[in-house]
Amino acid sequence: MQVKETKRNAATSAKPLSRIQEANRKAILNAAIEVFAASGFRGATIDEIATRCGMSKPNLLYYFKSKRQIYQQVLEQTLGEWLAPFEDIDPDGDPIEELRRYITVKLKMSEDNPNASKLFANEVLHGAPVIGEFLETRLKNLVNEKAKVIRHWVGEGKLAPIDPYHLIFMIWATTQHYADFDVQIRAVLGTQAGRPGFYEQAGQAILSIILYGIRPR
Amino acid sequence: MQVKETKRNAATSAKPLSRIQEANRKAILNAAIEVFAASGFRGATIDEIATRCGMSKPNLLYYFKSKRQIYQQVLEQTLGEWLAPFEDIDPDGDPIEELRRYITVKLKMSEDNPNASKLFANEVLHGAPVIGEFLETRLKNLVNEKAKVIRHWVGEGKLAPIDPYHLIFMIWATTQHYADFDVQIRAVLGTQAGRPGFYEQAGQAILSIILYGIRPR
DNA sequence: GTCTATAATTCGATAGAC
DNA sequence: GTCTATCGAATTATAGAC
Repeated sequence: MQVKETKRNAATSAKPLSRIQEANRKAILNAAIEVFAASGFRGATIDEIATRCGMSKPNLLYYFKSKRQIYQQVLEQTLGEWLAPFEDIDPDGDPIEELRRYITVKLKMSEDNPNASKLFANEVLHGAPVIGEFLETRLKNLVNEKAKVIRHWVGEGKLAPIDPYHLIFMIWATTQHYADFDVQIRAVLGTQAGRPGFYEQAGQAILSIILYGIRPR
Repeated sequence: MQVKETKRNAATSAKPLSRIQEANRKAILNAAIEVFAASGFRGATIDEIATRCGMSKPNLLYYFKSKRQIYQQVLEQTLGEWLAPFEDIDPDGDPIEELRRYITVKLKMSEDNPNASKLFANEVLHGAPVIGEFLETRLKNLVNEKAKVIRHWVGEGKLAPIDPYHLIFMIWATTQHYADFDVQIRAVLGTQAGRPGFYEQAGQAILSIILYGIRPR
């Protein structure tokens, strides 16, 4: 059981939030990711985000002081979970199994949370104005680290001599394509694309080509 | 040598355009593809398109009656050339060589004309409001046709038993990724990504994985 | 055909009552 | 905390002079 919000302490930098405040913030961010994913930063309107969580525009702006602040918050929130499975690639694991698992998880993320993928695609497509610095620092370091792992695997003869960076890009491109271009895939395949098992089928096809393509030969 | 524009004939439905008109229209469309690719439909402004081809806003609207009309024109213009190499896949050619050529051409298109790729990515990402019908008709038919070709190749034992549709999506995703996400690639790879020969390197990596991955086994 | 000026609209953000 | 009302900036599109 929890008491009412404790009095604000001017000395603390992080102000505590009531449960209502927390709930409202979360509702806003959930609505925002949908709208930003569908329309991009410029195309999204505060009004639509507000309406989607049953709030008025000024009330929403009571919680976030600007449209850009909501956008940054949503991006930051998603960035961590988006990279987690990439970080999880284990240098000591079996190369083919590690990559199989990564591809599978990444494709599942496209299926379960296409909006997160679309959000990033939009941001990067428009020049990454907000996460540009993140890409040049943390992502760059992380990719270099994992590229080194793959190169090591190649050196051990456990993988064919492929370029680690282009392999990583291929995995990202292929898996995220199913989220970012879902409209096109649905248009081409019709109802088939929405059926249960579709993503399993896609996963098998992708794994079959890539894993066989990087097998030592 | 050419005389001045001939008098308009009210009976002809297609009105002839003077050379100046033609040149101006082309200049507008060239500027428009850059701006739409960089900012999307909503983010692009007529003012920026106009400025980029040394024109005033009202003057540009003398040639195209609305922002949407420019956008549709640019999309239509690019759609044909975009699909041409896909149509060129020859059912009677050698499967591996046909796909090698297609992947190579597609990657070169991403290198030479990234804006066309970004334009489509934006349009599809936002639900394909303009080219949606095209995707469901002409593109769908074309993909079905080529899928049949690939399936036939598989049946002949010239390719491993892979799903044709997912192979096509993988090729599209991977090659277009280098245009659509060029900012991310540049951020991760630094100056290396801009160097001459980078796309050749990418092409070799992609071809190495995919072509080996679909080889009969 | 090209310009200046401006109408009309949309949208982010704020003021201030409750 | 939430609302109504509204300001101000940006932007599409048009009117009308030249």
